[in-house]
Amino acid sequence: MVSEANIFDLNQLRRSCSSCALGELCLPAGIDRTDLDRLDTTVRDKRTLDRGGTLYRDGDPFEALYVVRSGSLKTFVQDESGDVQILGFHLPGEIVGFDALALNRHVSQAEALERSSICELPYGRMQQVVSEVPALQRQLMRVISREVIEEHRHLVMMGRQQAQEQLAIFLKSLADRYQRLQRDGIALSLPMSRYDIANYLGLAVETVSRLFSRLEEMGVLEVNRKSVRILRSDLLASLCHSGTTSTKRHGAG
Amino acid sequence: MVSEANIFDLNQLRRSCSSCALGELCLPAGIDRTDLDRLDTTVRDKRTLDRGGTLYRDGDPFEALYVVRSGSLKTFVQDESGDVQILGFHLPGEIVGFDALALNRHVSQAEALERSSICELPYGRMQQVVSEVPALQRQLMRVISREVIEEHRHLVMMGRQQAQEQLAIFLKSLADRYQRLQRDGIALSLPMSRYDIANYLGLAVETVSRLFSRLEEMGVLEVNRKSVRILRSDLLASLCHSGTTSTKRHGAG
DNA sequence: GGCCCGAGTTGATTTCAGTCAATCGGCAGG
DNA sequence: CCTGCCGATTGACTGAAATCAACTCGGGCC
Repeated sequence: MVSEANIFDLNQLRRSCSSCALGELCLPAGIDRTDLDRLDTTVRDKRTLDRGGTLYRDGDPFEALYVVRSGSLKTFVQDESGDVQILGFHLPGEIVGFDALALNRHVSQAEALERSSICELPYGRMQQVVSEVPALQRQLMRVISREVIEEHRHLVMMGRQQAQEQLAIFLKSLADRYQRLQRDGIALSLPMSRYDIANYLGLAVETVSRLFSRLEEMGVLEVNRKSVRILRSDLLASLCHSGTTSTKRHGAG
Repeated sequence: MVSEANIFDLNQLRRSCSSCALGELCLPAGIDRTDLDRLDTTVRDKRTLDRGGTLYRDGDPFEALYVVRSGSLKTFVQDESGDVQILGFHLPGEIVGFDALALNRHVSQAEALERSSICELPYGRMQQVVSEVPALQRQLMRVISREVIEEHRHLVMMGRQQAQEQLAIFLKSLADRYQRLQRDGIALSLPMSRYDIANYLGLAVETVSRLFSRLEEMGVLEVNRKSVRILRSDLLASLCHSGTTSTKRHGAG
């Protein structure tokens, strides 16, 4: 079913943003027709990435921003001793590569979690068009802002002391994101491994695995390897705020 | 000593970016003289905030970006049940408020950790100048990108499983940031409470307190309430990578 | 100066998640 | 089809950090 959907997406590939299925979920949101044509002149098709394929890596010179068209990516940093921290999972319509704006080279790595197609926005060209189309400038800022807010969500998730809350929040927010994509918000496919989820949340793999089992026992989920069905959305939501408040509720320092 | 420095900073307050002591550490970095004058027309002085004073809160309409001129801020989100997650501590030259670009209202709160002065950049005016000065546009993007990278650092910190590593990284990165400000990178003053530090790192206050004591016993630090002196910078650095690698080293999902 | 309150520290105990280890099971390649 | 390998699960045990509790200290306020 998943791969069928992907093939379908691939068949839908068009050159232009105006005819892209993502439409308002992507950069074009709020841009009118004529400006959209201008935007189209900056978009260049990028090769399709296989599972595990790298879009850019740490140290690469900054050439472009990238939009996930279909499939999904993970971004992560890796320190000198090889330790990885996953920064985010990126679904269709989301833009990656903002980390490179500061120093003109990437300081993180982006890798496909499954076969994915990517639109490339070469930044030189992009900058010019952005300076000519104020609406696009605003939209680009909005998109970066969304990225910042998404990272806030990630921080809130990691800050929880109950691992179960963390996973619940993770699943809830993933469901929400799938729903925005007009996909199902109940039957989720998790393109990332348990290791990825564990790393993303700052937990051990075993803990994640046990939590999936526990949530299944509780009747919240039906877990089948990479596909998860949310049976009790209400319960899941309540698990996002279960723990007792402690160091969290605190006023001015 | 701290308050003396603050009074000194306040005395240095000037209207224009061109004469501001922060100079290249702030938005003007890389902007030439004439463009700087244009930038000056957008900057409006903001009231000085007392310790605990709020710059903006969740839900406030987006009016401006804010630059810390002196002092320091914390930004945080607070969910419906009152749980707080601190997102960042902000030192002079840093810009806050990007979270509001997406939805035209703030989705976090900013509060002064000590008496602080703030420059206000009304966004309407700002946008116009940015569209006329490409260099400023690029610089603004660079600054947001720095914000994104800083959040990556925060995530990496939180992802560590050893609390001691987390605190070591926190202190190290704070020392680095103070050093960029041409202040001392050895004698740190921590304007935030232990509760703030604990929350920022996702730990309990008691753990943070114990870790400070431990680091002092180890001869790494000399701790005196809000002032910390780094005695063994080398040891501190080594503590940032101590733990054994486990779930962290992992390839494609 | 003295009082009061909240931040901070320290100690005792508990608990939850990490670690180590064994096993399962699905997929890929032969 | 069989086999090998890696991701995933499960179990037993351990340990680090959370929790609960007592107490100190320092700063602000009268």
